[in-house]
Amino acid sequence: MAKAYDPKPIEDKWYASWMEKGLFKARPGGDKSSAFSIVIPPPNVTGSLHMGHAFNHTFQDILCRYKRMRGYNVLWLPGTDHAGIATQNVVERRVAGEGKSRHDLGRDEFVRRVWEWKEEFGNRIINQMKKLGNSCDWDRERFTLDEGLSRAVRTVFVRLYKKGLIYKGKYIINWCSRCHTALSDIEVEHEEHGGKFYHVRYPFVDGEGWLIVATTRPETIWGDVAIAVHPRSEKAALAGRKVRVPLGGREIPVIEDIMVDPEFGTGCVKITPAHDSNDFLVGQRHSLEQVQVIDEHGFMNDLAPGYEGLSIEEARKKAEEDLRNSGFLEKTENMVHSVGHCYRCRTVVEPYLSEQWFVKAKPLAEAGVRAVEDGRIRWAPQQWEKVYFQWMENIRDWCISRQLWWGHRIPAWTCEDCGHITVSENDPAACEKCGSTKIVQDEDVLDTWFSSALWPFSTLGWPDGTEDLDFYYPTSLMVTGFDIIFFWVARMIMMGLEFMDEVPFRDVYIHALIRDEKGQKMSKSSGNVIDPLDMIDKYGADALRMTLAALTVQGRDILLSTGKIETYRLFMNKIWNASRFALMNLEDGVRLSELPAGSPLALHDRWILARTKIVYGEVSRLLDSFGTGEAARLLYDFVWGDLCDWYLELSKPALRGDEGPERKQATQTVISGVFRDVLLLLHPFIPFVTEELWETFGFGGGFIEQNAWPRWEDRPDYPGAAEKMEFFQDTVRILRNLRAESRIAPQAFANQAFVQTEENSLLAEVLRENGTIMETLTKIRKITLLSPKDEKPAGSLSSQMESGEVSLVVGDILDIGAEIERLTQEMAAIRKNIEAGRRKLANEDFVSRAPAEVVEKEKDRLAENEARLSRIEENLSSLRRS
RNA sequence: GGGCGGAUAGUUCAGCGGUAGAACACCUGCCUUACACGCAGGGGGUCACAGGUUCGAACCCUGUUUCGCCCA
Repeated sequence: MAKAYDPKPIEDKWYASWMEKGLFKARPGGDKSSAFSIVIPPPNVTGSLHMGHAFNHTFQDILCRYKRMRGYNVLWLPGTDHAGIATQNVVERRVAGEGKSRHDLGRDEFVRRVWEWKEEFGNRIINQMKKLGNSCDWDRERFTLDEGLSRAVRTVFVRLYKKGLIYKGKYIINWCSRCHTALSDIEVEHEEHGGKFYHVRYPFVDGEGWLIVATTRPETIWGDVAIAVHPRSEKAALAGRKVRVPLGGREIPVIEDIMVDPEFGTGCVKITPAHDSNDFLVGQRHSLEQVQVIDEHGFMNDLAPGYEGLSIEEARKKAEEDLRNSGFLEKTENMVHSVGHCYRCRTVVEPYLSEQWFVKAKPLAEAGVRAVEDGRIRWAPQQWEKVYFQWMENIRDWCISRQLWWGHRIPAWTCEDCGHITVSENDPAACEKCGSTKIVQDEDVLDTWFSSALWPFSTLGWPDGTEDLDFYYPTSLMVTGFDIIFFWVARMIMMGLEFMDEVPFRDVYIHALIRDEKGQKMSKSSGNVIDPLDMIDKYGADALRMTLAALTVQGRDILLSTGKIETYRLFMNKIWNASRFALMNLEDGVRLSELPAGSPLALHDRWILARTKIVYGEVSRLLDSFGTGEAARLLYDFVWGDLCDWYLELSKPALRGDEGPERKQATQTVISGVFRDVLLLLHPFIPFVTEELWETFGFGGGFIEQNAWPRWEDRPDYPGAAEKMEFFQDTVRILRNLRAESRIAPQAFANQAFVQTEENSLLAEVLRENGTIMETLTKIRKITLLSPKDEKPAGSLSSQMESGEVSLVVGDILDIGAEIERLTQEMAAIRKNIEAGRRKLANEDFVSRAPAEVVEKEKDRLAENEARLSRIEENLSSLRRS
């Protein structure tokens, strides 16, 4: 076995082996209550694994592996989504490299090229998931454009359309002129931008003077069709009059509408229904014309004479100049306002009037709200359900058509003869109304998120009835970040309820975001990305997984740095070396047999066995409630602290044979059992190194995951072991501290030490039973137990512990002055505690109202401290005498 | 404007009603045959501020300050 842990030769080997043996293959069957299923939130097929994925997947993998060991029938279904805009952008850039546009290629050829790209590069993220160790059932890998999933999309579209929940209409939507497509509301990200507020004069047609309108977008003045004022403001008097648009000179009315905030700006709002979503609604209420002056590419059209072909920025500049030159510009002021950007390309999004398809979301959302209200779906942490409710209760219709070529083409055919729209699951040959064969399919495709909304059931075979669907739906859990609650979780819930008549998952676990060590979001542009693949390469997947697991805290973002990964990389080395030590000392091979009755167990043996049982209970409880972070931290402390720092050190004399053959064998048995347990406990977190060690130990039973999580509840408790061990550890620590204080060289043996305590105390018992090993651990030749009445030898340093006094004999080298100083300081601290205790116990209210055990504890503590104080005082006076 | 979350050791964070914890960093020693990727010992905190509830508050409540997200 290598002296240091190296993940390189281990990880790929084991993953290949797991795959070969079909370890993660789900086999539906048996009792449905034993099913545990997760569909992976499908990452974007163009993407590569980033730290957010790594975190998300580690969480799911820990739970899946744990559940398998607990005997669940586990399915973790992987896959990717086709990411319409992102993928199309990637391939368009490649085509542009050949000096062509997608239009040069034509739709069919372009789509063929995208598939080609997908075949070549789409597996990248899948392979990266495997590097991380994801225990997915890869035979069930799905892609949102698969044949089956596409059929699901069509079925859903048709049913919703027939139900009146999908409609087509001309509305104002968010338009990205770069991606050249409509976006839904949540695909627009708002950012505060500095801009100008232009105060513009609109002269009255029927008299002198003008009113003033403030706008941030003077170029849209060309599209103005009215000026609105609030009906209950002083400006209401203007209603009914007419003003002249300062660009173009059209006459428009002043109207009343409650949308106007009379406190904001000038109290007069220009209404441009074709270029602002609020204005659009006002326009509808007042049956106003929709004058569109900006085209789909973001350029001014011929309804703005003299501006044709100008970009929005150019038009804004020219409008400002023109207004100023013609005296219509009252003034400009700087202001900050929120501007929408495309979430894929950051281009400023334009409100744009166009014909699009929408999902009528309200009825679907109502069912989704009820499912959470009545507990069919639980959110963890629960506070996120508020965010969900808020969004669902104010839901707006979902624009689902995208002016792209890559995606599910909308299954709607318009008849050129009668204009009727035929919506059908199968491509129709003729118009369903007039029978004409002159029908044309809609050019648009559906929003990618439309297909991801079906993911929890489309991936299991729906619309067909399948065994997978019967057995694994509803899935058990959805794990995702809060940034995706609306994109995925809410829509999956709506679609699941509508089409399966059942929630898509029982639990939703929302985790935090990974940030860099300064708390900044990781992004390519800020150059602070920590690439999980680099980290796996450098530290191993286990180290990365353990880091991500251990840093998980509910409700707090995770600040990641390579330093933190290094820390957990060291933990891998620790486990490795601890195992190496164990293996070196199990030369007779492994002893898996139960501990023979009557085996001579030392205190530390009973203690580590009791601790292991407790750890099993805690880790199980935590993982059952998604507490991967706490479980990982607990295991870290248990392995490094309890097992390595204490147990293994204490086992050495017995393993050397110092305590006789029976003790040696008993210790070997305990060690092999504890390591078996530790590997099982750690396996969900760090599968590779534990698998390797499992094999090296030769624990058998196939792969580690094929071994059941033990029935720890049935194991003995070893009552009292924990308490005694604590006395033992305290005494050791005090003796080591006294050694350090008196500057005894670490390798030198001290001659003797005394522990004074009542003969019947627990401490005395611990000493009597474990004196020898304590001598070994502290490098003291003789530790003698004395009663408090016994005379203590001169020339010793002493320190107080809970139920006694510990003295280290140092003889002549004792620095009396320093010792007096040390004791005086200790005394001051104890006095403070005594005062606090007395004050507490003198308080009638405390004694009468606090629980009896708390009062009792306080009394004990006080007595303890008083005894300590008097012992120190004695020590001091004897020192002063000498 | 509405909502949510954070503020605890130099740093990153646990703890969430009964005498403040870890990791990293720091200081002192040690290559003690599992591990120097290590071991032992140590210093370091009016738990943001102000009120309140309670016998008792880092923890519960109210307000303030401040940082960060989300929605409008």
